[in-house]
Amino acid sequence: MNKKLKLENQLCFPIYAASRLITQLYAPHFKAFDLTYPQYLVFLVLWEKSPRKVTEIADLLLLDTGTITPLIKRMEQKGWLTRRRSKEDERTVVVQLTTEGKNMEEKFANLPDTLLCDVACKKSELESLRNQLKHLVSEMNKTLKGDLYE
Amino acid sequence: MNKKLKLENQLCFPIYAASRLITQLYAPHFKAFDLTYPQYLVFLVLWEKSPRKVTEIADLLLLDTGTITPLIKRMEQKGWLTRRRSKEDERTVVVQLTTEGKNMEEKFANLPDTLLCDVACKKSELESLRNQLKHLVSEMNKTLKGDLYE
DNA sequence: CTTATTTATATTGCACACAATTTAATTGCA
DNA sequence: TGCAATTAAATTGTGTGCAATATAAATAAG
Repeated sequence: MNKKLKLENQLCFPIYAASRLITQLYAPHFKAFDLTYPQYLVFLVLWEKSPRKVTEIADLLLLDTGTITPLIKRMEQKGWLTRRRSKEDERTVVVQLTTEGKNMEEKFANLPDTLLCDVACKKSELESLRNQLKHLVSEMNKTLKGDLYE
Repeated sequence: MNKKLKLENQLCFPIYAASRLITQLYAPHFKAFDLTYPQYLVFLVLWEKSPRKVTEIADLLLLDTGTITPLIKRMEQKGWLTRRRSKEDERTVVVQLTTEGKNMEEKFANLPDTLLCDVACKKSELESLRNQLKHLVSEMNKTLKGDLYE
């Protein structure tokens, strides 16, 4: 048995597991609103700036249109945002928060703190973790985008 | 705009993004075998030990039966493993690698190294990252399992 | 000014991922 | 022993996630 192929020694698995567990930790806080974690991410970028083009959202979240298009449509159905074709460029779709969508922000204002209390980790450790992961994400993203031109 | 709700300041997002990017980095190596990343994880735990019960695999990978049951059935269809009810306990299903399944291991022996070369990160940094993430996963898992008894 | 290329989004199909429920087997306990 | 509670898988339904393809609008090239 190859040592490097043991689950224990993989970097990929803790990342994969952490990602899913985070979603599960968020879930109970979202349930009452019928909100999902990826939809919450869309809210995060729209609370920062609205309106935004679909491509902008997809680029920020590193998501495919096959994921983002139906996801945003579901959020539209719930009355959180509107979608309309741009007048200047009929190809682009502009996404804008409704008042209800904007009002959702306050309900999640202290969610990050609430969740952090659940995990027994030092704040400084989590911050360092975040920065290392950001670097890793940026490297992987470069590799993947780079493949397009090879 | 709440600072803590900015995408930039989230820990959850780099983890979520890293997880998906890793899957995308693996994909081209799996394509020729019609293998997926979650199926590869099942292989990892079965290469370590086979046979194993379905619950054992689910526990190691922190996956639900709703995910693992159809996933393992697909791997069975490809001839990589067999599924059979246990004689001692008719409730449990025992999963065992076939010869073909065992032979798959050698094809991925140097995959971890190959992928690490793609990301410009120090090895020691990645190792520290892995350990921090393992701790985080363990904490989150405790929190989630703990919820069951509250 | 036309046609080829590029860009933005949508669609299709398949594989997760998980909550909730169901079914069947085993265990625990009165 | 007899039956309630527990356990192991499977099933159902919804929402991603992404490759591959399609469509339509804008831009570039000749």
